[in-house]
Amino acid sequence: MKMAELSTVSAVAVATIKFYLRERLLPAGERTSPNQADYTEQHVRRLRLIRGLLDVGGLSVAEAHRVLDALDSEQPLQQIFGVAQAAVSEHIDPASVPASALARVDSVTDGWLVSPDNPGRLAAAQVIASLEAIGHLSARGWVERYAAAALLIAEADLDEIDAIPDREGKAETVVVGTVLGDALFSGLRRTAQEHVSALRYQPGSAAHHHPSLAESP
Amino acid sequence: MKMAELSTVSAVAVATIKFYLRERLLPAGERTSPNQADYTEQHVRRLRLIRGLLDVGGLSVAEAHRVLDALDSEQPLQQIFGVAQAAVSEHIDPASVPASALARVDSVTDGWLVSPDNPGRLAAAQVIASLEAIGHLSARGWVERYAAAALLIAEADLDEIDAIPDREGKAETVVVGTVLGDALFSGLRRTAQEHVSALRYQPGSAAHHHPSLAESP
DNA sequence: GCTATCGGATAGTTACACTATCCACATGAA
DNA sequence: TTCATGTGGATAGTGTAACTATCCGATAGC
Repeated sequence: MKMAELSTVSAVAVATIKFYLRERLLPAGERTSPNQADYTEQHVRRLRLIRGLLDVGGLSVAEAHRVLDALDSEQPLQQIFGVAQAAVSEHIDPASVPASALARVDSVTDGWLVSPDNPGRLAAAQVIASLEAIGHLSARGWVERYAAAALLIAEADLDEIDAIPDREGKAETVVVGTVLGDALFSGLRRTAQEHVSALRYQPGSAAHHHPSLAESP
Repeated sequence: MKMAELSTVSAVAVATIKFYLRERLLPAGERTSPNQADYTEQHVRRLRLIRGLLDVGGLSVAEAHRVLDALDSEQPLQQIFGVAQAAVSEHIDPASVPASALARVDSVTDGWLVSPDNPGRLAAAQVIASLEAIGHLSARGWVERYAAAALLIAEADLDEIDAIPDREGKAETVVVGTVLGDALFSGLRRTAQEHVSALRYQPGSAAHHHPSLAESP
């Protein structure tokens, strides 16, 4: 297929596809003449993956590039995990994170097999530090319950990866799960917040959501 | 205190503070003369909150403005919850979300008291749609386990809010918890992923993390 | 032959979050 | 009392990121 078709089938503007080619997010098509190229179904798939990483996962083009490079390489799964994690985490200067916040994270994840420079550990500590600065660091087990839920999610993620037979599928699941999993959980969390909040503050409400019926707010 | 002191004590540049004043994120100081003003400890607190929302929570200035406006108003808690949720969710055109993805979200959250236009519901459906397009939508209960964990987190969030006595404190907890909670969970999730992954693929590893000891990667 | 489309290169646009400069006036130590 | 330093407010400039538009000479297919 030529670029015009790739553009219509993927709903991405031609100029944008050219931009992705330039940035090496999308591999070049097979040249059929000095100024013609042929694109395949693989390009359509890759384009969808790119849009997922950028639009839904919120990655920058540079981060998506790193993640896709790892995916294309023959690296072991653990390495790909690391790259995907680094991509979704902003780079935090370890020196900028107060030791007290790191200590809090470490106490909450006591017994976990985690290297000290895990990007999530630093990110969590930065949040703790910010909560502390604003005076909203809970002493009632809020953070501990977050850690317990994070453990459940990590088990689900690893089970999902284990269930995939081929290495390439595993690798893509690692990337997609890591990047889009955050967004999925955030959405479900907000949904659950409304539910729990309705249960507690409007008990006995008949506002049950029935998706099969047309409703208005 | 004057602006120079506000700047040093909060580690925010004077020009940036002026920018926040201009954008009405930070209330003006009390004028003591035509071109002098006095700032208080409240301004320091607010500045820390702003930096938390922008840097750690990843809000834009416009979103932070909306959230802070809600916080300053006398709105009921439920409304503030809604504003905070809308701020962390990108605005999704409901028409752009495939019905099949929405149906999947609704089936996973079956029995939950949620209005159809909950921003989290749309956001979750968008992720599902993206997973579907890439061909990575799990049929093995991955999404269901995310929903179960989200419910646990929502319970923790509401317990936390319930534990705060005053209305103003509750409101700030709602905002801070909603915005920074996502970031905290993401960080802990990545930490848990490394832990579970190490448990499964390097069983018996002696690489236990002991935060009290100096370690190198 | 002729016109639409192609790839590739280059330059322009938009949005955002600051950041810098100017100005007339105020403050406070020398 | 002087005067360097600091002030609020207005305005304009900067840097980055992600596109988007235009131009070009070269096919493609009728």
